[in-house]
Amino acid sequence: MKLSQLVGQRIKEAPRDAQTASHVFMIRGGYARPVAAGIYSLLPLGRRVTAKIEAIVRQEMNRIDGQEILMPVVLPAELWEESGRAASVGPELLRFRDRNDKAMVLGMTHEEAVVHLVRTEISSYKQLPCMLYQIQTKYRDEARPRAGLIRVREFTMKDAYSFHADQADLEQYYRRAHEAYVRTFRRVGLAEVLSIQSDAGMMGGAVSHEFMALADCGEDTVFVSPDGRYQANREIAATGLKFDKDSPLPLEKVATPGRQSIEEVAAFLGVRPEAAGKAVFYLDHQDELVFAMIRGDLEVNETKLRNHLRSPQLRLADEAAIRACGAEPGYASPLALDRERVRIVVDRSIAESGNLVVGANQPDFHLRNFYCERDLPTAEVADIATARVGDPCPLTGEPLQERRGIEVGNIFQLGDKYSRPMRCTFLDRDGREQFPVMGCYGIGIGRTMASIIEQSHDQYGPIWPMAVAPFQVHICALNNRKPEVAEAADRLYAELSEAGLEVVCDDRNEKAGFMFNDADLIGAPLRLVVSPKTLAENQVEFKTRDGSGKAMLALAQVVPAMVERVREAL
RNA sequence: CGGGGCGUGGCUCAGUCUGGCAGAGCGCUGCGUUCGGGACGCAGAGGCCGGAGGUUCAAAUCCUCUCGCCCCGACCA
Repeated sequence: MKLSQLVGQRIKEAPRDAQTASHVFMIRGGYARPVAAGIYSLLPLGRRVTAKIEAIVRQEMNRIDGQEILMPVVLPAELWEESGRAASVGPELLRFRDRNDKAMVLGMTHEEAVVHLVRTEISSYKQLPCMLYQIQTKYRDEARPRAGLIRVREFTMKDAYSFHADQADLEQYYRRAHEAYVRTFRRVGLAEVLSIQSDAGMMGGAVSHEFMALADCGEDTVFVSPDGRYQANREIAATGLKFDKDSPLPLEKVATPGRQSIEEVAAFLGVRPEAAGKAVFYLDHQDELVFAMIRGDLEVNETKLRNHLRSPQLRLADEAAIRACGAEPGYASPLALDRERVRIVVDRSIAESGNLVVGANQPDFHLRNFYCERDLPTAEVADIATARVGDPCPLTGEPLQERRGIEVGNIFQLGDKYSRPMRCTFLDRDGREQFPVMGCYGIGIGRTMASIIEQSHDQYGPIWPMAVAPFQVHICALNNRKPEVAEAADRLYAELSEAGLEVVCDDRNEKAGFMFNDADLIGAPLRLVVSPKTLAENQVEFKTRDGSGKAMLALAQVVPAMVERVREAL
């Protein structure tokens, strides 16, 4: 490619709204241009990078026996009615009607579409397992797109779906998929990707992992132990907190006039917040009242609680709902509740602590020495606590650290969450009708590109890994007006291209600094400078983008040297 | 969806308070000088000041309503 002909201006000043490194450089370098909030066009540079990422993803999917397909972006809403997600997914699913007034949606993920496909194509256990994948546009009507290509409304995603005769087969395949993901992210040059256990969210299913590219601008918070053995999303991170349990003391009612909050009550009674129990009331998706209790210094983790209750939605209960079960807002006690009307879940911190201060179910009074085992033996016990930085790691006991990450991929064991309601079946060896067990596996292509920049850049621009660089070699022809320079650069360009390398040649008549800055923004790993000075010695200057190497090369050595460099790096 | 901010040439912004010729830098075109980390001179092109109403002799500027975009939060395979 001659740089003079490349569409996509490099620009000196980034738009004001570009905050993160990847956003700034994708705009400044001419990789992508905004069309609307969270909707971008990719320019040739950006497309070259994503095409390389896609090629790697494709190879790795094929390697685990994936078969590439392509499903439509526009889908009939009735498929989503069948699966039940039309009701459970919110406004991020873009719904509209076609000219015949038929309800349609824009696919934000393709479980329904693939099950619809498979239920007519797969009918026997002999056809299982199978995995289908596509690299396709998705649309999610995000409430708040941000950070350039990291959080967008329209995006390209590799999504894969596997079908198995039983759970054991899924689990075995899931491990292969996990390995393929690790290889994929390593190959595209993401140095720091964690695979962490995560909450399955709207996808449903039991086991899932998120692949997090560590980056300070990431929107997800990850807890890791110092040795890296424990890694979990904040939504589900556990802690190894130990609790004290003295021998039980008799319950005692004490006056706490006007004190409602944990801090006020603890201060008034001269104890630490850890010695108190905190009560929180929720209403689940069916408006059933839930009483959650946790040690005073901890916070309820609603994701954990939601999963424990198997309720897709939770919201804080209002005062009327709280009174309905006989509790006194602000002074609620786990004792004397109407157990017919409220479900009680206590955190481990309550069950395993003793002699706590709790509400007395009466204004201006609390109880001392609440002892869960004695006073509330029938309570459900669960881990519903939000992990905090510095809490002991559940595996190692060392203090947990907090990192920020970009979710570049995820994998889920779905089970029959889609195959069952959509009546996708096969006949097993005994001629019995069965629902295939499914897994699904996603990788955000644009997000991966952005994450690579976040992890690999300097103040001047991206430092692309060879595997995904838009060009491998960048030639700067300094003082290009001199015929000997233009000729030498042209010849190098032709020879390197002929040797199979991807080369961009800056053939413009620009100042050196101007050309170098553009080269930094394009970020090709290898750079050659041709100038009257170097040609006088029959040489060109060679330099790597990452600063690791610099040398003068004789003209005759350039092609073999570059071929060798590229081969080594791939 | 709540809170905050911003819409003036392709990009960054000034001008808005206090109404009176639409401006600067970068980028773009031409000519000349320069030529190893974003050079300089001269001459140009490019704008319904987000949109619609209103007030006024006169509106980028004041008023009303809208639309778009960004940031924080809520939400989020």
